[in-house]
Amino acid sequence: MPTDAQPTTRVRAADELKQVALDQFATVGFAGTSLQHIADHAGYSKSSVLYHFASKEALLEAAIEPAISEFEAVLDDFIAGRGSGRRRTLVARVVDLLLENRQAVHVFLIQGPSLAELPIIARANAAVRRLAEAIGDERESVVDQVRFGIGLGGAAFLLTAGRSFADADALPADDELRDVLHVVLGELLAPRDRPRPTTTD
Amino acid sequence: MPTDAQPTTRVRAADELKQVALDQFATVGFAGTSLQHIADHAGYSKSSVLYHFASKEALLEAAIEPAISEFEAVLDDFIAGRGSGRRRTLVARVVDLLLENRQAVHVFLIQGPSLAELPIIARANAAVRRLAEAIGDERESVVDQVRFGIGLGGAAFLLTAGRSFADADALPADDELRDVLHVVLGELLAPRDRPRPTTTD
DNA sequence: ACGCTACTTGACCGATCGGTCAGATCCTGC
DNA sequence: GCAGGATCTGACCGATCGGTCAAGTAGCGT
Repeated sequence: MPTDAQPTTRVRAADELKQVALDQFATVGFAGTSLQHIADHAGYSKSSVLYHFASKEALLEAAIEPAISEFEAVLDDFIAGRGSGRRRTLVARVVDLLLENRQAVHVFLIQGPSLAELPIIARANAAVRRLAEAIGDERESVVDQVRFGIGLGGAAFLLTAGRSFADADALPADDELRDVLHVVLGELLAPRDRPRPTTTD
Repeated sequence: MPTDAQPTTRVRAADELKQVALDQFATVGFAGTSLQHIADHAGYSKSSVLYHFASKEALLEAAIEPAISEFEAVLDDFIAGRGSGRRRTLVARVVDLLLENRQAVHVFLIQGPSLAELPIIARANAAVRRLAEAIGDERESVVDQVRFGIGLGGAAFLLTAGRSFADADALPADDELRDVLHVVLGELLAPRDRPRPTTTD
């Protein structure tokens, strides 16, 4: 695996294909995306796509696996961690992860349940469920679990499907979006028995 | 024009097909659902499905149109209305609409952007955009618009895709869910007096 | 009993699906 | 210049897609 500044042809083509595929999977869904579309959009033939990736599923896996690994890392840190800043740290890292992996998150969070038979999606679903349980364990109230579900799902919706409902010229920049998401998700997920934090980082 | 208590065969078959189709569209997506699957699952042949509905798109339209009309009615009342209880009323009606039309909402809110070329979906998308603008007009802060997006998208996520992430035996009953959603969405969407945290616009 | 309508179905259509395979073409080390 | 692997592609495969069509069946008014 070369770390060249000048990427080899193989790596470049595979990366292009992964990016195009991820865009398509996130916008029209995994089932709604054909290998032919991906190939056309990337400027290759369908055969080339299947040369670089053994199957459509393998292409999906290659496209979203990094985001899932990162998500699992965030989750493991949260579960293993302790201290008062845990929840705030989780929110910050999840927001960053959402912003940097919009398409992948859309695939495994929004389309996840309908693709559960794919191993990579099953792994992602297991991670999401683990996070839900970790939240549920430490705060048993249904209200809090709903807050978690709305926060996570709502943020994912906002950054993917929901974007198309906003005025194109009114879309906030990512930096602003990150700050705003910190505030709103902080309100949703922060422990309620304390006064709501009004200061941001 | 039968308003029979004993429904005609036509009405019953069409209703069965609509329900099965809606379930499938919501769980595996419109693109991922085939007429053959719908027919098999409903106990009819594919030809019968196409006898009752001229096309797959017509079946989708028949399945989700009532929910969209209801949503438009809620929206019109909100826009035309005034008074202090407006927002609270909106939240209550939207929650009821979500609970009673989970699958339809999932289709036109979550899958909406990817199906925008279908007239019925375009109509739904226009309604959602109208609601977003109505919210945005009266509360200019980006934070509030994000709160709206997270609330709406999050609730839709929670009731559809998100359900599969919860323990099956821990799923709250609809009554409890409605109360909880009132609380959480009320927190998110209700006007706040408190000073805004730092915004960058 | 008849005819009409509502309903259901299997056979069939062209298009497209994911995937295979046998070459072309290109690049690099020798 | 040549061998050999990497890359790319068109032709092709069986299956399935949405959709059409004609034939058949069931039920009801007359």
